[in-house]
This record gives sequence, structure tokens and C-alpha cells, in this order.
Amino acid sequence: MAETENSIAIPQDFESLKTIILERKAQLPKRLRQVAAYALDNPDEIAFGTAASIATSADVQPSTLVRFAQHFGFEGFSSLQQIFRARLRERTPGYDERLKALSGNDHSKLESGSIFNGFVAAAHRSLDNIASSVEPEAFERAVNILAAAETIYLVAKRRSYPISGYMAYAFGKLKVKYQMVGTAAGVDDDILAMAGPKDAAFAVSFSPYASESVNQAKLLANRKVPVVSLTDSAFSPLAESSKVWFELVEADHAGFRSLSASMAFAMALTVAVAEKRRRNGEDHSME
Amino acid sequence: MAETENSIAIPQDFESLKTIILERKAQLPKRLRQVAAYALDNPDEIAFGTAASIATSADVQPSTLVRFAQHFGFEGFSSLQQIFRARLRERTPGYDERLKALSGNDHSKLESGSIFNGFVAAAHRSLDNIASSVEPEAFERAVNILAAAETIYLVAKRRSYPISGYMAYAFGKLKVKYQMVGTAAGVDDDILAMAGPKDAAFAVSFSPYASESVNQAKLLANRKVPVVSLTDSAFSPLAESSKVWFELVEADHAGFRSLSASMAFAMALTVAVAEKRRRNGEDHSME
DNA sequence: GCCTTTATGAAACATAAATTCCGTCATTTC
DNA sequence: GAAATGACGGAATTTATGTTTCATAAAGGC
Repeated sequence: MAETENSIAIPQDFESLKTIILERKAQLPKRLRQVAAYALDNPDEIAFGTAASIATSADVQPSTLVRFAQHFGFEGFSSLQQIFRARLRERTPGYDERLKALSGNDHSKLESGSIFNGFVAAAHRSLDNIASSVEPEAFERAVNILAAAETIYLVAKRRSYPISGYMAYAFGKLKVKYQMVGTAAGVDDDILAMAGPKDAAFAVSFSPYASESVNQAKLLANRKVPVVSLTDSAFSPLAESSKVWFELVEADHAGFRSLSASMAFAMALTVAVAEKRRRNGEDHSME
Repeated sequence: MAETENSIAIPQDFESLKTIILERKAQLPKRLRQVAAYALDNPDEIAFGTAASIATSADVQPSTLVRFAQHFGFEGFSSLQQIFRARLRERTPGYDERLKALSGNDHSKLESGSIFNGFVAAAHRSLDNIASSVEPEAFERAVNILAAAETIYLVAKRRSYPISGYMAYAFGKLKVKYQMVGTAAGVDDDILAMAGPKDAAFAVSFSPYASESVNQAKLLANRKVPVVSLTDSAFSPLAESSKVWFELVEADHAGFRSLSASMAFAMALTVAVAEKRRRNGEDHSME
């Protein structure tokens, strides 16, 4: 039987394997394509896992993994796995190189490279700051407030809007009731009128502060709705209306700021709230 | 059975394991010391090899490896091996201090702290990857394409939406003509109908891919509109329609991903495009 | 519409692995 | 110098892993 009459050679390194997989991707059967996608997206899993564990993660049968390997000329799954392991071995991270890679990498040779480097570096700096500027106790309190809320109102405009947008997406997936404020014009007041002390709000506003956000936060605070806020200055007008507030200064590159740290913060808060709710009791979590 | 009455805790990461081994090295029996030396000299072997193969290499019996592991409080050899594997997985940072600051800071004491730490760490990892996964040449090409465009169409749904949202905000401030696709339902086709070869599009889609985004990218490509895309898998259907595409895998914490690296990337691209336009000529930049 | 081919899932099999157990040896202590 | 304690090597045991096989399902061709 000429099972593996390889007109083409068996890939010996990860890069060529990746290339071949991408080339043949279209012609692959459904399950094999599924494995291919999983393999390229989670190479580390392939390297360390067992056939059984990988099969579970990728949602296929172990035999499919073997077939996949054989499809590309390997004797069995194990020999394919070697490629993935070699990749980790050789790519000895050499962490120093990694840092060097940032300051001295190919990017800087090209025109736009320094801009790219600048933003990555700025994001790193932002994240360095975040651990020190966010107090654990405050974070805990914020989580408690939001976890106890019936509905979480998300207040954000302009530059902050993507943050609440992402939180909304995540809350939706996590089955946490939320309400975005400030999407369509005009109806905001009606939405806010429904908020009460049993709810809570999360407001984000960076300088220059959108006056609507500030006003809406005030309005909510007056209605005894506990407000948690994220801002970039202790002088932010948001702080007055907030039970808990966080000051998070994003590092900038050439005056422009990305939202890297804010996104990490937002996601942490979102998941922490969901987690807290889950723990607090399955009794009334799904109403 | 008080075999392992650990007055001290079992090491959970490679660094602390290394420290403990070095501390106790002097008091170790001969063979165990032999294993200790081998382990620290050939960590990769420990990570990938089997107990039998390692034993042969280190010139000891397999049972000695088990004894060694138990000596340090592990249940068996396998659990010790996990430490060595984790080291390779998590590209143990050359940023030692940074991570140590993370795992050892006040946050870990509190309930939600580990979630917070997890997301900050994940964001760091994402940014570590970004420099290596984004090719400078590709970035340059993407900048050129978008800088040359009359109008930049931003295509993104769901999880990717905040990215294009932020780019829209920044483009607005930078006076770069753009058009968001997919905000209000229904009018998308009309908007896309205006796009032509002189324009360009930037599409973002992460798994699971929103079919509208994919279709719209295809549509644009068919209309000879150059498409630049950002995705998280080489398998993304977006890739086919794109002139340039970037694969950017956000590291996850407990299965949830933030958008930290994507945000840095988006901002870098946005500013680079604006900068390029500014340089290309003040003549027609302000029309 | 039927038949052939190919893909897929589930379980069985054989193998290789990790771990445990026990006998032997060396070193120390009384 | 004898007994005891601990280390070590090697084999036995048990676990679990990769692979193969077979039956079924889906797809494609005539």
C-alpha cells in the first residue's frame, strides 16, 4: 500500500508545516480542517498535551488527530507532535532578546516601525502602571458593588466608548444584565429614569471629559445608584459622583494613547463581577 | 503518612523551584544531586522527555526521578514535569521583576485580585507576542494602502467592534476620512456600494467570525477595494479577501481575552496612516 | 436513485510509561 | 564489630496513551 507516496516532502520544521497546512486547508475534510485550525491556533497545546487531551480540546476524536498527521505524511500523531515541540525548544525565548526585539527589531528599520514600537512600548508602560495605581481593596469594592446590582448601566462617550462597548459584549456573553447609556441620542434620560438603588453604574471618562457622561453620572448618584468609575485624573468630575473610582493613566506615544491598559482593566472587572455572581449563588443568578 | 510534611510550600513556578533546588543541593544524596544538576542544566529535556528517556540521559534510574520529585514535595515525577513545561509555555519573562511584581503584589491577597493579575499578565503576554507576530514589511504595506485611500472603510462586528470604534474616534480627530460599516442595520450595502478602488478597507474579525464581516470584506475585495485585515487565525476567512492581513492572538486568562494588544496595534496603525498622509503632502491632505 | 468512495466516531488493542515495591548495598551509630 | 537506617537499582505492577480496526454515516459519481 502506498499510503504516503509523498510527491512532496514531509515538513521538518514548524514554518514549513504551517505553510503546507495553509495551502491544503481548502481541500481538507471538515474535521481535519478543524484540527488544522486548532493546531495553528494552539501550538503549545499540541506540543505538551496528550492525544486524548488535545482531542477533547479540539472537539474531535483521537483517531482524527492520527489521520491528520498521516494526511501530511507523518507516521503517526507523535511524529507530528515533535515538530511542535521542536518549535518551542528552538525558539528559546531568550527573554532578553525579546526585550531587545522591541527596541532594536526590524520594525525600527522601516518608516512606520518606530510608531509601531512606540505604541507597543507605551502599552507595556501602561500595564506596568496599572498594578500599582489600582488598589486591590478598591477593586474588590467595585466588584462587590457591580456584582450586587440588578442591572449595570454603562456610561461612556467618545474615547471611552470602546471600553464600555467591549464590556457590553462580555456581559452579554456572561449573562449579566446591563444597559448601555448613550448609544442613540435622546432616549438616554428615559433609560436612566429606570435606574434605582438596586442597580449600579460603571462610568468611564477621560480628559477632556464628555459633559454628558459627567452629568449622567451625577444624575445616577442623585438617584442613589452606586457608581463605579474609571478616569484618568483624580480631578475628574466623575470622582465626586462615584462610590469607587479608579485613576488609570494610559502612557502615550507622541501624544496619542491607546486603550490597552483600560481594556485589560475593563475585562478584569467584567469577569470578576461575573465570577462573583456565580459564586454568590446559583440560586438567583438565572432569573 | 507524613512523607512530605512540607514546612515549606511546594514550588509552583520554575524560578522558585530553581531557588529551592540550589538551596538544598548540598544536603542532597549523590544521585539526587546528580538529577538536580541535570535538571537545571537541561530543563528542556525534562519538559519534553519521558521519565525513562530522561533517566537514561541523566544516567540514573527512573525511580530516582520519582524520588527526586517527591523530595521536593511533588506527588510524582509528572507533577514536577509540569513546572518545566509551564516555563516553556509562558515564555518566562525576562521581565522577571515585572511578573514577580504581579504575582507577589497586594492583589493576590484578595479574592478578585487573581483575576485582575491574570488579565494584566495576559495583556503583557499579548504585547510580547505582537512584536514578533507582526511583520514590519506587512505593517508598512498596510500603512501605504490605507494612507493612499480616499476613504477608509472600517468593518467590524461584535467583539472586534470596539477596535474599529476607537479607530473611528482617532481618525476623526486626525481628519482622516473614514466610514464605519455595520453600525445601523440595513444601510450597509448602500455604504459599501460607494466604495471603489481608490478607497481601502480595514476589517477586524476574531473567531468566531461574524459572517457579515467576512461577506462584506469579500464584497469589497470583489469591487477591487484593497482590504487590510486583523484576525486571530491564519484560517480566518478574512485572509482570502485581504491584500495584507495580520494574525494577532490575544493571550487569554481563564478563557477570556481582552483587547489590549489589538488596541495598541490599531492605534499604531491609525497614527502611522495619519503620519504617512501628513508627510506625503500637505497639498491635498486638507481638502 | 443506487452504488462506490471517503470521512467519521467509538471502542479495542498493544505498547510504553510512571510508579511502587523489594532486595541489596553502604554508611553510620551504638 | 554488629545492628540499623537510608539510598539505590531493578523488576513488577498498574495506569494511560497512541494507534488500529471496524461499523456507520456522509458525499460524490454513474
